[in-house]
Amino acid sequence: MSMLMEQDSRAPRPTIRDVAAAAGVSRGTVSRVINGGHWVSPGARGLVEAAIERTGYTANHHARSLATGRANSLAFLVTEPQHLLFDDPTYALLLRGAAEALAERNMTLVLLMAGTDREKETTLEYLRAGHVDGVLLISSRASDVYIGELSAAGIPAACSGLPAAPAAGVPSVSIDEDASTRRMIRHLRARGRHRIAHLSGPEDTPGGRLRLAAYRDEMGAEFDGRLVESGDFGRASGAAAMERLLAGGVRFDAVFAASDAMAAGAIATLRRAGLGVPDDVAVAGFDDSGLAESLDPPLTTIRQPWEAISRAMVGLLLEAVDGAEGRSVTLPTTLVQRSST
Amino acid sequence: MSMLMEQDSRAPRPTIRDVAAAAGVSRGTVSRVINGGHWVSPGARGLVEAAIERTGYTANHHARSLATGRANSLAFLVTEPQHLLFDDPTYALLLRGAAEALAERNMTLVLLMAGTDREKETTLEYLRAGHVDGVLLISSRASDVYIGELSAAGIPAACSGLPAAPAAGVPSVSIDEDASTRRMIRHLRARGRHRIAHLSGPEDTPGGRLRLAAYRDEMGAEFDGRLVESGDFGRASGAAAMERLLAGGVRFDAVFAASDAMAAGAIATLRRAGLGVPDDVAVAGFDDSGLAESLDPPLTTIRQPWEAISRAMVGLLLEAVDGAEGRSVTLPTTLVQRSST
DNA sequence: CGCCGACCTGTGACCGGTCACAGGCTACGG
DNA sequence: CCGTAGCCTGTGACCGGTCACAGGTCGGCG
Repeated sequence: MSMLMEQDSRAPRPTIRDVAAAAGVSRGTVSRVINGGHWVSPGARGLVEAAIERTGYTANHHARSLATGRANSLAFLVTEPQHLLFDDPTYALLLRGAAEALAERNMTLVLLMAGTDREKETTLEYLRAGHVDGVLLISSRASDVYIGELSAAGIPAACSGLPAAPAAGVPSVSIDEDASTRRMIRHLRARGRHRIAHLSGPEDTPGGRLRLAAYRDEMGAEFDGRLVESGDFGRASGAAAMERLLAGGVRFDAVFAASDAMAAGAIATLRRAGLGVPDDVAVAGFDDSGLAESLDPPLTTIRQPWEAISRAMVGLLLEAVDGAEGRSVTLPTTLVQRSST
Repeated sequence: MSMLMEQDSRAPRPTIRDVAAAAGVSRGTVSRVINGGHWVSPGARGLVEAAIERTGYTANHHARSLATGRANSLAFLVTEPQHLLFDDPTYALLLRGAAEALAERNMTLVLLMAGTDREKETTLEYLRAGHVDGVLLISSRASDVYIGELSAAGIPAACSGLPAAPAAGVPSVSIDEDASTRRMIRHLRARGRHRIAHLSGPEDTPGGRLRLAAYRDEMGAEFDGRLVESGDFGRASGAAAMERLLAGGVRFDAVFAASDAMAAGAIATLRRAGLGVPDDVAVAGFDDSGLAESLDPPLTTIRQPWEAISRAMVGLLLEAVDGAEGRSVTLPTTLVQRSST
């Protein structure tokens, strides 16, 4: 950690010219060593490396960015309304994964929040100014408008979840919604449940749309439209949906919620109604968002590979920044069984 | 939003020289207009402003930073272990406040996570490289080590909560722990509770130390050491602390937890033990972290002014960056009564 | 032996701003 | 009438890198 530096903390930082002088070579050679060291003789390389060590040189990001035209940073753009950000530890997980993936590449993450319309304008202004190389679009709901604006401005973007109107050439990372949903339904059946209700997410999100479609299809003859209520992925909406379900009076012995937060709300409502989980009603969620584990009872859910998702987003986005065609990736999930089913 | 730009999205961005040419003045004048417009004639200023509008000019951050030596960004450094970040919506709130405060100043937030030791080294390396103007230290627990390293490296920092060993000259923002705690105890008394237990936070955090001290003092003759159990602010630790309390067999009719998450764990344990909240035991939390509202029953708690805290941190840090002496600020809290007490 | 290509190195220009400095102009006071 | 102070403007140098290009050396091949 504390290796000897020749200058104290107040002295100006050494530049590439200082290193060149110390090593007895030219700036060009130092630059080459720093950037991979190709086409530089072993002797010179050794000299330069020693000089770097000795002077405590670190590159100046701004100078480099100015010269290369690369910002060496990506934006993490959150467009959800505020309350979902609190409900949902998901963002923290994505954020962490992305920050790590970038740190490994010596790039930085710039966090942007654009909930309101005014913020949206400021944000677009900022992005159009070229301060970052690309944008990680986090919310799949509002992202469509950004996708358009960004591609018009020529700024690469990557999104999580397939956008409602899949834009050509925009890289995206999604999970296998269909297989995940079917696996959960089958799991519930294997536990002896056949009257399975569904608390769905918003129609304008992939998680809402695709999970509902897969549920309906997998249920087949058992499907009963009266057992579907929709919400907004938030806890309160899950509680409300469950109330409607109970008020409907149609018998059910299991609930598959499109998010853990909705499942949490549903459990609270069930408990208030005097129904036991899982004895009377089995409850399953989706996300495995940290919330799942701490619920009472701990929630059976589909684990999303958050870390892998954010890493894939970063990877695809950087490919796009380098001019590659935008690919789309689908990642597998796992079913985590706890005691709510 | 979509005002006419003269160049399409692929053309190189206009520079200050383009603007100067378009306005028929020199670069210097354009620069002066951009930076406040002092000492420039109204005529020239109008010309420049029109030219900026017309060309769609936006300044290049990197070039500016290179010339001024200012990064125009702050780091948001999270040093907590991962699981607390999920338990605790607090970080999201602080993050948002800080991001907004910076956006207003046309600065950016760089997010850094340094949970592990390896990450810590990388992070310090990054900070020492001068990539940001200052550091917002988020965790008050582990921040002490960073405070030392940063001040040694001459990098301004601001912390939330008084550090365990208050470093001279480091700006900090804290809430009035003492008054907040006393107000909550008095609230519980006003509800007729006098056997008030306390689930405290870690000794090495201000929230742990100061709330316990204020609790003890305010309880006065009613204080009973057997009614204090400590945790780590996390939900699980609250549940465990409550179990120890119940096992202790000492009667109590209220619990003041040092965090909402711990209160949530405590409520779960109480419920499992067949005790009603608030009928048998009133439960109060601390933070008003979004979790509080959604608990069953909704939690009475102390609301921390997260937005104000993060804004104050940004403000103080920027003062310090400008060379001012580090001030400390204490912010007031409010008691939010819900149905758990 | 001359030429060519592979490898290595140094140099100057440039990225897009800021800033210090040198004037130029005007108005005012002595 | 000139000196000077206050305003306004333009110019050149500089921030710290990268990159294209121009050599230089050396071995191999025709």
